[in-house]
Amino acid sequence: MECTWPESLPSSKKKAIKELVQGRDFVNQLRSLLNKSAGDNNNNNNNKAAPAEDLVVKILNSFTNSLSILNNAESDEVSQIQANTHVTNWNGGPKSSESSEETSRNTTHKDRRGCYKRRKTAQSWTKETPSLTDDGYAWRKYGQKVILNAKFPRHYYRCTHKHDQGCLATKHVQRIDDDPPKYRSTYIGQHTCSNFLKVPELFLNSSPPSDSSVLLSFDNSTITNKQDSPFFTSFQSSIKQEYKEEIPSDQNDIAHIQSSSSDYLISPDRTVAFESLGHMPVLSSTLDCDNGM
DNA sequence: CAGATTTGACCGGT
DNA sequence: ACCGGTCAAATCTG
Repeated sequence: MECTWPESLPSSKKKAIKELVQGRDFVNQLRSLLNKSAGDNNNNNNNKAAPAEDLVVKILNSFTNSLSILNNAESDEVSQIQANTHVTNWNGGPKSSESSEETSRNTTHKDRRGCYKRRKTAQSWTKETPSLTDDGYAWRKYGQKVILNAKFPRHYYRCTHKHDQGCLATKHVQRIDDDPPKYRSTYIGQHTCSNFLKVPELFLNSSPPSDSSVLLSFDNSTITNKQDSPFFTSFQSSIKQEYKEEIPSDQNDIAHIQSSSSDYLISPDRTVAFESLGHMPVLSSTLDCDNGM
């Protein structure tokens, strides 16, 4: 599938990047500021909270601005999102589509025709990790499919809050390599849910991850999260995710690789997904028994 | 018993 | 027609 980041927005893209670069600078300032305050930690740290918070606000604004720019550039996708808000309740019979009510089909299954829309223009980005990492969202598996020319089946997940909050984010995860375990997660759409069970201590604990084996790519252009994208460098310097989810059983090698991996989720529609990086191990068991199916 | 997962069938794009 | 994505009934699990 090629859900792609819109290619035809050179100017707005530049603006977005500019904003994001700015955000990175703010993060750097924040880091040095926090480091500084960490040095003399004996005293009360109430005073430092103010400038730090201010910077955080700036960062959020920068990201918000750039993200809205990106969103405007792809009105197509926005309308798609809005339209999709009630895709799921085909029960009531949205079933707008043309013509053929021919009921004759078969009654073994309820008439599902038109019951879902295939998302075509949603943003997507992929991430490759040596392990199954928790991205902080609550995912619910809704399908699994054997993919042509793929060694392992692909697993499909949607946001748990699809129904209660209309969150349209989905992702699929595919194991692409076995010996050095490698998983490719493709995120499609944006979280519109407020699934923030826990505010992570990311902001204050911002040492850059030592081992960034995560690969992020937006549609075709692959970005390592080290320096290629100012956007992710910003995240990298401000977010550190520490997973402690237990890996099911046999895959011990995964379990110890895991602690050093990090991943960053953005939710372009909202402000930033800083606050969403919580716990909630979601992907855990299903992928490890691929061959058993 | 409610929520999550499994799984076969259906649907839409190519 | 094929293939990937999604649905929803059946099943599992805590």
